[in-house]
Amino acid sequence: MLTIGKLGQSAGVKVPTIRYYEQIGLLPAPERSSGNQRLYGKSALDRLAFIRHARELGFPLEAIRDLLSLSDRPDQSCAAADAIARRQLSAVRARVARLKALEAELERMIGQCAQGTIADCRVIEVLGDHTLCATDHDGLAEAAA
Amino acid sequence: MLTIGKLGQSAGVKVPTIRYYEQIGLLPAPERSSGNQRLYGKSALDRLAFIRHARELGFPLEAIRDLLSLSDRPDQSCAAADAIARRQLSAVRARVARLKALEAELERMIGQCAQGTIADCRVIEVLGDHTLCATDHDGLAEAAA
DNA sequence: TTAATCTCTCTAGCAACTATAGGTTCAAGG
DNA sequence: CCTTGAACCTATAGTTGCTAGAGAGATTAA
Repeated sequence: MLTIGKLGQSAGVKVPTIRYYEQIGLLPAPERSSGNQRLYGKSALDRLAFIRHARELGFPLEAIRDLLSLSDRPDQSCAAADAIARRQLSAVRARVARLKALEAELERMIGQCAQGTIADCRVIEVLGDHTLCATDHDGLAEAAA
Repeated sequence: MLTIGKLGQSAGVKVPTIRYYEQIGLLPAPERSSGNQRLYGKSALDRLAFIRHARELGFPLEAIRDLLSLSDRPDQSCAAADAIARRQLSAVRARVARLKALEAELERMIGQCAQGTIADCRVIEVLGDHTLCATDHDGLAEAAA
C-alpha cells in the first residue's frame, strides 16, 4: 500500500495533481488509513501511470477519460481507442511542424542580433513585421476571417 | 483608423483577445469614436502583430511584455532581447524533441492497433506500462524526487 | 427607416493544474 | 514515551491565456 506521496513519486505526478484527478473522477477514491490518509494499491499506480503517459503524449483529460472507460470494458472494439490515437498523432505532427518553423525563425533572429543596440537589432522587427515572416500565419489569418 | 474588428482581422487576432490584451496592459488604451468604440492606428497594428508573432513563437505574455518594453526604449543594448530569444529557442528545441518522441510512440501504438478488440490491442498497455516506454520521463520522475 | 451587423461592458467559465492556510497523522530519534 | 518534523488532510483561491454569454448601444447598407 502506497501513500499519496509514494504514489506520486512512483508515477512522476505531483501530490496535488493526484488529488485533483480524484476530484474530477479520473482516479477512484482510494481506501483510507485509520487516520484518514489515502492508501493506494498497484492498480492505482497503473492507472496513474496511464494517465501520465497519455498526458505526455498530449491527450487532453477528456480523451484520457474516454480511453480509461474503454479499458474498463476490454471486450469492445479497438476502433475507438485507435481513432483517438490517430487524432492525437495528427495534432502532434502539426505541432512539430509549427515548432520547427518557429525554431528556424528564432535562429535567424539570433543570428541577426549578435551584438549592438536594439536600434540595430532585427529581433523586434522580425517579430513585428508581417512581410519578413517566413511562416504561414497570414494564410491562417485569412482562413479565420 | 481601424475598428477593433478590422484590427483583429488584419492581425489575425480575435476581438475579445484584443480587449484582453488592453486589459492586462499589453496594448495601450486606444482613442474612441464619438460612440465610444475603439479606434486604432498603424502603430497599434504593428504592436499587435508583434504580439501575435511572439505568441506563435511560444513566448509567454510576460516575455512579450519584456520585449515590448525594450522596443519602447530602443537605445539600450540588444543583449536583453537576445537573451530572451535564446531562452525561447532552447525551449522550442526541447518541445520539438519531446514531440518527435511522442509521434514515434503514437505511430507504434497505432501500428499495433490495426484491428481487433481492446483485449488484443496494445494502445492501453503501451500507455500504461512504464517498461515499454521509450521516452525519458522516468528520469524526470527521479530528478523531481 | 429599419434591419443586420458591429461594438460596448461586465461577468463567468475553460483546462489543468498550483499555491496557500490551518490543521492532523505518522515515523524516527532521544 | 515523547517530541519533532515531514507528510498528510480539506477547502479555497489563484494562475495563464484566453473564450463565451448577456444585454445594451453604435454603425452601415438597402
